[in-house]
Amino acid sequence: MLVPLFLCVFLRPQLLPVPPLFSPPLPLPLPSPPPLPSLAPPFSLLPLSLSLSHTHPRLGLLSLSGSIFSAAGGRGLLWGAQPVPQIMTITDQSLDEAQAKKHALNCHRMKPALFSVLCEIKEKTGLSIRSSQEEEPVDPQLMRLDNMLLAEGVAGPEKGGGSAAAAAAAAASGGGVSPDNSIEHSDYRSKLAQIRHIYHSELEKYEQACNEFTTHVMNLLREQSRTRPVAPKEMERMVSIIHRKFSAIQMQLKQSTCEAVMILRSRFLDARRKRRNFSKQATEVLNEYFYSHLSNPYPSEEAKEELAKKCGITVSQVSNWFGNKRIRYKKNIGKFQEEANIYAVKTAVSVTQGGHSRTSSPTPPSSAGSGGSFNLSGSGDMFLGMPGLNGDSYSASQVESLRHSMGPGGYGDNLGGGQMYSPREMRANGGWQEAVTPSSVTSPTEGPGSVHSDTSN
DNA sequence: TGCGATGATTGACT
DNA sequence: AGTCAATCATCGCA
Repeated sequence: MLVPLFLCVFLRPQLLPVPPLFSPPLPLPLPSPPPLPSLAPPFSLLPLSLSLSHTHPRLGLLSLSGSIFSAAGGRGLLWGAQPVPQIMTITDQSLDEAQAKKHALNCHRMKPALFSVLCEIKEKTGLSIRSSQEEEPVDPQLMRLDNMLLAEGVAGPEKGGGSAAAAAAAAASGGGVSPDNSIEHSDYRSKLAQIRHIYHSELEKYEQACNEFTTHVMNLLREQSRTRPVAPKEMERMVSIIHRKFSAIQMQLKQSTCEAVMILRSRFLDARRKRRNFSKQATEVLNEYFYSHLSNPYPSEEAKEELAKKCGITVSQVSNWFGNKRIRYKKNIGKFQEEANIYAVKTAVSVTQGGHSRTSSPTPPSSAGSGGSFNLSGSGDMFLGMPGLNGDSYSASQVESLRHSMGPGGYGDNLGGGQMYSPREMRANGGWQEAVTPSSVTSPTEGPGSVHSDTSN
């Protein structure tokens, strides 16, 4: 009969009917609880009572134990079945009384008996505690966040203010030659560095708070182990619970940081936002190639590289340009006819001016897959690789007549005639021709003397 | 400010 | 992997 009474007293120390025997309250070997970072949203997860530790060290002690109850899922791990009641009503006096009662209990002659009983009970319930404790797998979302922060140069070792991100910035901008790129990237870097700084300082605060809180709880448990059996495993479990709580908070920080980086990225690095029209010269070069290879406007890899170099853009930008151009030309041939004429004349003139030394060249620069070098300053392959029926090159007068007789896309079909196409290009060429050469499309030399190299064979 | 032009992206296709 | 077609988002001009 005695034991239940003691148990009751033990579980609810504040109900202890024994009057205080010792006046000075037990000095607690606890450090003054640390101030917590002022991070409202994440810390809203923490038990409210935690904040009390700011103002009253000893109240803080109690409040922390209350926190542990909630951290342990309200199972009353430390004190039994019930958490400490609402602490807001605890006064200095009642606290002192409680401490005194506790001390009295510690010195009670029946304490060893009680302790052994508690040990027995614990022995019996130990299994259920153990079984309820499952190792949680690593949160995949946390892993994703960590990876992203690492990739963005926010987490991990300092790399010159996020050089990885700067590289990403350069890649995202397509390696263009925009003069303000470097300025914008430095702006991006500085903003990223800011985020990085905030992230690390907050993370540090969290970790510090976590460590201090853990120390606090460990001290509390050690203090309690004087009056009840506290197994090392229990302590470990408590620590892991605390760490889980704090890592949940950290995850929120990481999530917010990721969002901030994403916003920054989209603000600074989204290629669509940073779109700049190519220079007039670059567009001219591309158009020149396009219209001089109208029969097969599919530049080889080498040609693309050459074009990219000439235009000061990337190969993928060249590919984009040709992709867009093909589609838009096909969609509205009429609209591009004038443009085609202009470039045809340009090209033709440059051919005649450039002499005929290369007119006999059988390898058009654009003959994709042929490996031939691409020469833009020349006339493209349209004239170079296309002797007249009699084997002569085009004369200036022929060019002039070409200018007048040019149909939509017509000359290109002809001019590209002598090219050798790879199978893929054959397919592409077929598709392209089908689409861009309606019945009305004629070659510039259409008629009696027309050259239809594409199809004549 | 509206609108056409244009460079980039995306998903489907071969 | 390259291309097409649709679409997005920005640019540049009237």
